[in-house]
Amino acid sequence: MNSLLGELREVFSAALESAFAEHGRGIDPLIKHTADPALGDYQCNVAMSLAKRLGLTPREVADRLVEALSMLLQRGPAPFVLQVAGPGFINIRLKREYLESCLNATPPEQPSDRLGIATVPTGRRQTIVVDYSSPNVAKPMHVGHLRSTIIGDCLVRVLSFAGHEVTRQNHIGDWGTQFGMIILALWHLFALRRRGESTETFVRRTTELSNPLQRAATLAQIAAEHQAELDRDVDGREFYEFLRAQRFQYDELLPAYQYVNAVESAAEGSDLRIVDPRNGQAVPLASVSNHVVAMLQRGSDADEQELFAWRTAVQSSLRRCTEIYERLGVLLRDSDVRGESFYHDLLPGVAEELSAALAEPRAGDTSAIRAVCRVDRGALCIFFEKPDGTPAFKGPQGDSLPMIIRKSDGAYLYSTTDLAAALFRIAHPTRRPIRLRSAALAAGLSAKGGGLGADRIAYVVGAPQKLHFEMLFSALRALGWADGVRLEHVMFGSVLGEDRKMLRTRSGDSVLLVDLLDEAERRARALVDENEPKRAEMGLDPLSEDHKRRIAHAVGVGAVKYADLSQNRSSDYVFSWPKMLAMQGNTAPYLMYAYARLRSIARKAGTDSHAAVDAAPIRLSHPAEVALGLKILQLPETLDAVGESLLPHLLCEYLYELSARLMAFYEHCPVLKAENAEVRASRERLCGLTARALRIGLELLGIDVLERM
RNA sequence: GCACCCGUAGCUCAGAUGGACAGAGCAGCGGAUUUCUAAUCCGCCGGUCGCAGGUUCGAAUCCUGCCGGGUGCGCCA
Repeated sequence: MNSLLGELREVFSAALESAFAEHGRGIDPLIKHTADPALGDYQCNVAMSLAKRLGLTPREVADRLVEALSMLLQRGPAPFVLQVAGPGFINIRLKREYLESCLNATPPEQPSDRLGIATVPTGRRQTIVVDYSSPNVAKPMHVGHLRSTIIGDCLVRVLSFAGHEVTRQNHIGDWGTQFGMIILALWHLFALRRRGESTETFVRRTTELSNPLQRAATLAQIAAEHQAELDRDVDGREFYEFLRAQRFQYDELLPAYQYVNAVESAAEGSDLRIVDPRNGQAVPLASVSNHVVAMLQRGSDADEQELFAWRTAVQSSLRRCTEIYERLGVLLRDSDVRGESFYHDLLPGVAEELSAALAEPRAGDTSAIRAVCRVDRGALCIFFEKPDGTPAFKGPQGDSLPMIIRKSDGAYLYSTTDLAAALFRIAHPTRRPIRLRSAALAAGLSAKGGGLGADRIAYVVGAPQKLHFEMLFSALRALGWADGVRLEHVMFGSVLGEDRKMLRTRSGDSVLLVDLLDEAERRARALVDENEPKRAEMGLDPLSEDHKRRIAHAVGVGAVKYADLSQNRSSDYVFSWPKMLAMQGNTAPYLMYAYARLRSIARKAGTDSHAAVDAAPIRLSHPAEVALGLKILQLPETLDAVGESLLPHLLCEYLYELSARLMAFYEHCPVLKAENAEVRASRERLCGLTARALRIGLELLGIDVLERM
């Protein structure tokens, strides 16, 4: 099955060139869907835009184009009927016979069916990196991670289906400040256990710290206790044993983490200190986690237990993420994880490279924004300016806003990590060698295999980070690393509650993904049970308990995913259970139901006649059949558009329209009770093609289809 | 203050790169059930496309200025 739109574009482009020679060469024929089906299926709007340049009226341009088309197509039967209308529109109506022949040409169903949709030609095949999900391993996944995970996964599926080489990258937050906190949390958990107390202590103290009257006393007690516990295990051996034996649950880590958070923010401004027994260094209570990070980043042998604690925390945290991924049915695997820590050793090299390469504007740099790297207020910064010399990014005082590469205390930030990650993704030892001035960076890169060689990178990250990505992309272009690479920030809005504020639980915490999925399945199950009497009334087979569970899972998860994907991603979206689980309208259950109905017909028609059905010629005798057949044939162009724009909702819209046309067909065109065997066979095959289009589309959205519901 | 995103029917949203009278769903009203799964379908009602200018043969879409909502803005990620 080829893209109808793609073929029309080709034919019209050829006609433009033959009608207007060089004036028509390389011009987009501007073919679109026609708003009003009474006018045609597609329309070509190029005549109006070309008229002035050619010194002709739009009607004349259109007439000559139509003439050129008929010359080009005179050898075979014309696939469409053309009509010039209005100021110079060329209306295109595809002939019924043509639609029939396209539908009849689709190959029979196969495993991993694709309705004969071709992959991109080898020459246009790209290596595409999709960076998505990227949870912070210090915290459990919450709704904030939902959109990135779902949207990114859909894009991965669509781009892979198109035939591109897609590499998933789960850029988890496994390094930096909060990691000091999580290690500290583990340590507190260890100390707590040693004292024989429960995590209730954490909760109690967190509460006490929020009370101004109790704060000082509690803090002093915590500091003293902390010091005593630390001195009891100077070499950290006991702590190490605790970790190695995995004597803790991930769920206990959360209250401990919140406790550490509370202690550090409460200790802000106090002069309480903890003395590190290993080196006698006095560390403010408010920045113990920073101290841990500093030791971790230094990576000396003495800090072995911290490193081990870090690995343990990452592992147990990732296990939770993997459980969620499996439940969501997303493609992410542990092998896709390449977190911040992966790039850690490249960071000094990145700083060195930037200092050398961007010391002054690059000669012959044609980038829209120039970048200069220099030290400012002790921090290594990249400053950006427009060609006229004014700052490209401004801070609150109107001064130039830099991207900070290295803090004045020598620590690196996520910008640095993102630059390193981009280099790793773009570079490739043979396909895209990048000349680096820093020997350290070059060595570090080649130690990691030399890079992924991406032609396109999609960062599926929330809209609030837009400024960051603008800076990042500007820096990459200024460095010349991004030459020939398409960089895209696939941004999306926040998930809001019914009150139009960030979705939160009643107690004000962000909603955990586990709880959200539980609720989705619970509600979907309620729908299944509600529907049971009606199924019985209709004489359908009763569903087994196991089957009901599967339906609830597929519908619940599908509804959550679809609600997210069906909306234009750049705007915020309001989370509503009733809406996403509704049967009418643009929802997952509606589409899944349409598929289940088709499967029911197929079962009744007798599955043994599959081969016969696939061979039967399709005749589109009723308008509803024509409309449905056309929509089926528009799947390829829809997938092209999604791959190009990275907008999954275009696919949702397509599937909804396909289902709506199916329902119309269903009303007017009996299949099993068709007037004769030929019509019946034709309709059975049309139904089969619709089911396949629906299943392919839903699977590309990451939604499972059900044979019965 | 500056930058970005958003503003379309009572509600939730489509309308990518400008195209013909602006489309869905929900809610409201009225119909269809001896059913190929009614978890469905059909009809009606409902819009100064935030406002004002401008560009264009043509603007919800592009430009400028306002109004309203959100987000971001040097050493967090």
